[in-house]
Amino acid sequence: MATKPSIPKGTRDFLPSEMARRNYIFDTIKSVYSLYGFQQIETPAMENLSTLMGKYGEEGDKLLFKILNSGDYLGSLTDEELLSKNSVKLTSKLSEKGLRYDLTVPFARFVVQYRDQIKFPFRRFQIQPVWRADRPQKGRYREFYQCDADIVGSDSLLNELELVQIIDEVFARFGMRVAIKLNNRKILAGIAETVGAEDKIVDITVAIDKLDKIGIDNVNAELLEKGLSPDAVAKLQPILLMQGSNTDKINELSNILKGSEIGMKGVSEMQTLFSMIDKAGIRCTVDADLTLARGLNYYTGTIIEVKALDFEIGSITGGGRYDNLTGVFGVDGLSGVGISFGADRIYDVLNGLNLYPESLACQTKVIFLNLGEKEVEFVLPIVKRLRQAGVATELYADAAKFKKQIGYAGDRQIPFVAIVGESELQNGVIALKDMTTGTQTNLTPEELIEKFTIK
RNA sequence: GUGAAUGUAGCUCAGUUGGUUAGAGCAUCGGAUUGUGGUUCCGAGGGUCGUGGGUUCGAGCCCCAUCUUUCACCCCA
Repeated sequence: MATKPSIPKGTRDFLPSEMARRNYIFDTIKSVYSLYGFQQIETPAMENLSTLMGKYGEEGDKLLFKILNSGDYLGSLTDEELLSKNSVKLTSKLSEKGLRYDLTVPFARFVVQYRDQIKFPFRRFQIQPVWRADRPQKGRYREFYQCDADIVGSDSLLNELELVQIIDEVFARFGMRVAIKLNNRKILAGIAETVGAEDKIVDITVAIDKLDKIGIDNVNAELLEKGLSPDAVAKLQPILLMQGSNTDKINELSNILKGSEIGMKGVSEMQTLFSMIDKAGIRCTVDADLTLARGLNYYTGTIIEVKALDFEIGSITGGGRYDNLTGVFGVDGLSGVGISFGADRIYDVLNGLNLYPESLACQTKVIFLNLGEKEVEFVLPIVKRLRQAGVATELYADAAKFKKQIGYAGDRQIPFVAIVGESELQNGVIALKDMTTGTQTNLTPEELIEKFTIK
C-alpha cells in the first residue's frame, strides 16, 4: 500500500449505518410512489452522448461526464486534429458515451423507444444515481441519487395535484417541515412578453430566480447587464415585489398579464391547480412564487420546488411540466410532468435534524453467543426456527471470550442476546438478555420463539 | 470554469522565532476479570507531518507546483 486509497472527488462510500438510513429514505419514497400507481423502471448508467448533449444547455454539456471510447481511440485521428488541441472537437471523436446527468432525459428516450409497449398515460418512477462533473460543495456531489416520478401522456392538471400530494405525503412520513413553491413557465413567458422582451426569457428567469438570494438591486443590475431595456426592468418591478396570498397574486397577475395570451393561460392553470390543492387538503404550505424559475429550460408549464424549513440547504425536490420533451427524439405531442426527490440532500437534512426512527439502529433482533460446541449444537435449530419465523438472528461464529461476544452485541446495538452455556444446556433453557434494560430471563426454546414472533 | 481557505496517527487536534528519537484525547487490540457490554485500571500497535521540488548546516514550520477537502460564484438535487 504505497499511497492511501481514495475515491474520486465528490463521490462517497456508505457504511452499513448510513445505508440503513439511505434505504429508509428510498423505501419511503418508493412506497409513496407505488401508492399512487407509479411503476418502476431503470435505465443504464451510460447513454449515448447524442442522447445527452444539448438537452441541458451549454452549462449542462460541460458538466457531462464523458466515457473514453475503448480500443485504439487515437488511431482514427489525423495529425492535424490531434495538434489542434480543440477539446470540443476532439471530444466528439474520443467519446461517444456519457454518464447520465439526470433521469428525465433518459426517460424521454425510453418513452420514445418503447412507445409501442407503453400504455399511456404512463406513470413511472425511477431511483438511480446520476453524475455531474460539477465542483462539489455543501449538498452537492458528483454522484448522487435522484428519485423521479413522471406522468407522460396526460395534460390534466390533476397530475400536478397528485405530485404535490406525493411531496406532502413523503415529507410528512419523514417528519420534515417543508414549503412547496409553485410557479408556471407560461406566466414567466407572459411576463417577458408584457415587458417587451420575449427573447430574453431565459435571462429574465435566471436573474429573478436569485431574488431572495442577492436582492432586488442586484437582480435589476443583472437584467440590465443582460441587455434588458431600463423600461422593461421598470415594468418588471411590481411583479418582482408582489406580495400577498396566493389568490391575491393570481388576481394581480391576471390584471398585469391580460395582454398576453400565454401569460393568461399560465394564470388560469395556476388558478385551477391552487383551487384543487385547497380542496385536497395539503398539510404543508404551498405558495405561488413568481421568482421561482428553475434552471432546466425544458419546462413549459407548472414548476415545483421544495425547500426544507428547518435546515439550510438548496432545494430538496424539484419538478415541473414539459410539453414536448420527447420532441427532440422525434415524437411530438406527448406532455409530461414530474418531480424528483434529491435523496442525498434529504439524507443531509434528516441527519442534521436527527429525524430517523429508532428502529433503524440495527436490523438484527437477537444474537446467540457461542459458548462451545455442545452449546452451539443445541442452539443451531433454534436459530433456524427464528429465521424461518422472520426474526433477524445471528450466531457468533467464534467461541471467543464471553466479554468480547457480549461487547460485540453491544457495539452492534443488537437489542437481545441469547446465552446458552453449560447450566442453560443442562436445563434446556436459553438465558435472554435485554441489552437496553440489562435484565435477563430464562426461557424455553418455545417461549423464546413465541416472544419474538408475537411482536 | 472563476476566486479563496485547508491538509500532522483510523478520528479530533497540539507542535514554541526553522534546531536531536513528532505528542495528547478518542477509537482499535491485549491484559487485570476461564459466563455478562455500553461507565474502571494497566499496557501495546499505529505517522517517510497530503505529494513532488526548492531555500537552509538543518524544514512539520519558509517558498513554488500539484492533489485532496471545504466555502463562495456559475449552475443545480
